Amino acid sequence: MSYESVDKLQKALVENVFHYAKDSKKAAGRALGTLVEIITYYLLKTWDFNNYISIEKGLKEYGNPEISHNVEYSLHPIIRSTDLLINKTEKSITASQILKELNNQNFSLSGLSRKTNNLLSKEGILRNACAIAESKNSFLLCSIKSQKGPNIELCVYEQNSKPFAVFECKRVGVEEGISKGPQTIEKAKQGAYVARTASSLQKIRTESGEMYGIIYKSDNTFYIKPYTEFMEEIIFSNNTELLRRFIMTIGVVSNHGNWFTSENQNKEMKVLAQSYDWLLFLSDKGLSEFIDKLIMNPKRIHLPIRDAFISSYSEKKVKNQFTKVQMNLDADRILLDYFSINKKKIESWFNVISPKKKHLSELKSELNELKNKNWKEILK
DNA sequence: TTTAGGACGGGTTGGGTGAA
DNA sequence: TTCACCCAACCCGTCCTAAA
Repeated sequence: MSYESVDKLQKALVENVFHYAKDSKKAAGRALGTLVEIITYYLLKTWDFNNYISIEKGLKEYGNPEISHNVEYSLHPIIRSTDLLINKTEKSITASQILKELNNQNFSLSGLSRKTNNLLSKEGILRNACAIAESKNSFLLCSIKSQKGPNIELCVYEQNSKPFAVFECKRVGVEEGISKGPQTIEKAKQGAYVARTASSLQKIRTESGEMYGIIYKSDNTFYIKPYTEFMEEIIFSNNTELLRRFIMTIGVVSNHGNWFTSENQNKEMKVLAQSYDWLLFLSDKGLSEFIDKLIMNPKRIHLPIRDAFISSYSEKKVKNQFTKVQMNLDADRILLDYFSINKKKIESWFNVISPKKKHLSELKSELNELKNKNWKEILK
């Protein structure tokens, strides 16, 4: 079974899952937003960016550090990393346990202040991008690498707090009985503002409407060049002056008919398309397929995903275990398998709105290019 | 009449603090 | 160490009003 639009799908969720909520449509809408975030996150994991991701960290504006904005996902250079083996018990895996074990292994923790997050709760809920400590210029995070019999293999990695890319996921739904959607673009403006204040590569328009990029060097001289070409030049260069404070911004939006048709982009979409470096569009087909195959009508092997979703969105839920941060451990493993087996198909769920004529595979290779820069040298 | 904008309810996570 | 609690920031959907 498939749904011809996300709007229909939302109605189905209202009837089947969110009937208990005071405002069931609203609750279903929020959940759809969460799913867009989860799909984006697990695509990034499947692209091998797991250890580069932080979630909801404050990003300072370029040249204006007194204002910062929490961004959904940011990708950071890794300063150092190590693997750890710990005993699997019934209890939770806490930050302090991991830090103690690191200390035993002479992993220097100087300058780092501890956090109190649990990597794994005793209920079996995993914390994605789990921060266990932080310093002035870095985050120390931990993830589960594998489970080997009685032991769990962890990976601990320190990220430089200056990211090289940021992701934001957004969604706007259609109001009942109205064909054009919400009468506000505040959300788009908020996203656009953050996208345009994060990076050293700033956007300016010419009189004739072309988009140019300007970037200042540390001696306050600058370059101005046509935007998209300039961005590519920066990404594929080894010029410290260009890369130092450059942050690629990526927006991910999902369709609700009102936002977008191929000929007629809505104002919100136009604002976002010219503000993010990349604007991706998660299609109705993609979102529907994810919900149909993994939540509404899952095969037996995918059942833990449905279970985690349903238990997170019911009247008597104890704790959410289906968000970008909190994820049921079994659901996490099955999602990773599903994404890795169906990688090609899932990538086809995303359309590239901007830059025009570019393909998702180029985003992936640009992110890889940035990931593999010699950041130690660039950021010193 | 249509569209833009303001306000707000009900959610989420992050992060800090202090008591148990 | 753990937990409850609070605030900040952000998100989604809805309703109302003012401007075009």
